[in-house]
Amino acid sequence: MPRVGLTSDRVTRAAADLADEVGLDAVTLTALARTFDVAVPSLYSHVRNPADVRTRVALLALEETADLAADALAGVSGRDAIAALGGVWRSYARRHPGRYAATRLPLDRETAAASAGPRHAELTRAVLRGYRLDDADTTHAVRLLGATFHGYAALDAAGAFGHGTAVPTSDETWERVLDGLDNLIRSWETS
Amino acid sequence: MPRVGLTSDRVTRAAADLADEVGLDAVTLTALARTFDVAVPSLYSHVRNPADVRTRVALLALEETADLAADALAGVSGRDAIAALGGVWRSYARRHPGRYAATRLPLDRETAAASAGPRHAELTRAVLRGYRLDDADTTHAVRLLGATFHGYAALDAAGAFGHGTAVPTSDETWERVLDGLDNLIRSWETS
DNA sequence: GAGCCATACCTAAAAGCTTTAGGATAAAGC
DNA sequence: GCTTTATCCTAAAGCTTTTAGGTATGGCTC
Repeated sequence: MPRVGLTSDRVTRAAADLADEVGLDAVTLTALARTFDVAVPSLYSHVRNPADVRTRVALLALEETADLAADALAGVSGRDAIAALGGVWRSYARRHPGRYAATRLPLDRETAAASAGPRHAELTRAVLRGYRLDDADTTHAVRLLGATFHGYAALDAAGAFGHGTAVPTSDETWERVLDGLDNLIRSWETS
Repeated sequence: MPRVGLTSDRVTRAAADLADEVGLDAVTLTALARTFDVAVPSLYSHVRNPADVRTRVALLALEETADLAADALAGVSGRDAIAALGGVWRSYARRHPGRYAATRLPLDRETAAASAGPRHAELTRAVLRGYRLDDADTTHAVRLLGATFHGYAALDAAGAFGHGTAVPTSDETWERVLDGLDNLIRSWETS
């Protein structure tokens, strides 16, 4: 019986793809084993349990979004940078709903510290470098951007904006929100 | 053998309390049956399945928060109204993490329409009545407030703000965010 | 190339959650 | 007091998770 070549990495990737297709909650070890045509217990050599799988998907998604954000932020600043960073989250949440949902799971302290989370915080601080904010206001602004982007993606994903039928559209509101955030943060600038 | 007096309502309330204690994911029918000292299949007369339980908890939580919001908004306007509505969500998310998590679950279209969701939308519109916005901007603002409040509550719950050890504190940022939202929406006012 | 070792993957099995089927009895209505 | 309703039960099957222990594959040493 030939070996399939399972690794933690391949299992994680398969779990992420499966989550995007069928939803994060439907990613069972049974379903995962089926994609590799392998018996369920075989997975236990590579992941600890289903919670571990979800954590690994979260870490993968945080890495991917951090890479996307780093690319998107190259050479832009101010409102353009806010739009670029927000756009990364918004389009990622749409294209990879399962992976995105995983990024919303709480991670324990040391896992979070070893994740791409700190890199995200640094990238968000980079967005704000175009504004003249002191340290405290920079922190406030990092939190405001995080909250707004994630809140928006979550409401969008939940269909709260009407699945394209609402007036005005989600896209229109999105532009308005970006304008608003730009103005808001500019209003905090030291005079 | 005396009857316990199960009803959909009592099961839902027990599920909500259990969710606040042990987390929404840990609300299994088995655990729920244990709280009533009843056999698991007995629950099936009152709820359809575990997903139905979560939906019912979500509907309960939406009702509760709508009631709280209606109270909190009585007689206030402008920045005070934004603070009141945001405060309702923030404190509810802290005091009832399981119920709050349930409000974040996607509901199907007709369930959402029959929920307290529309009442929430109306309450948020009431907050904005203190500002002079046209219809489109009111809709944008409703979405902005929803996104910001829910994003903030989610990040707060996930410990992204450092569990009281961070500088500046979550409370300080919260006030700053309220100021910012007030300014932002005021900047949209028709001149 | 032969033999050895690590480990990838397996079968067996138990435990927990969900779900259906069908039955007994408590409570409500007349 | 009897009938009816539906509440709650036991029995049982199916699925997911998890542990224990075995087999054989593929790489490594010589």
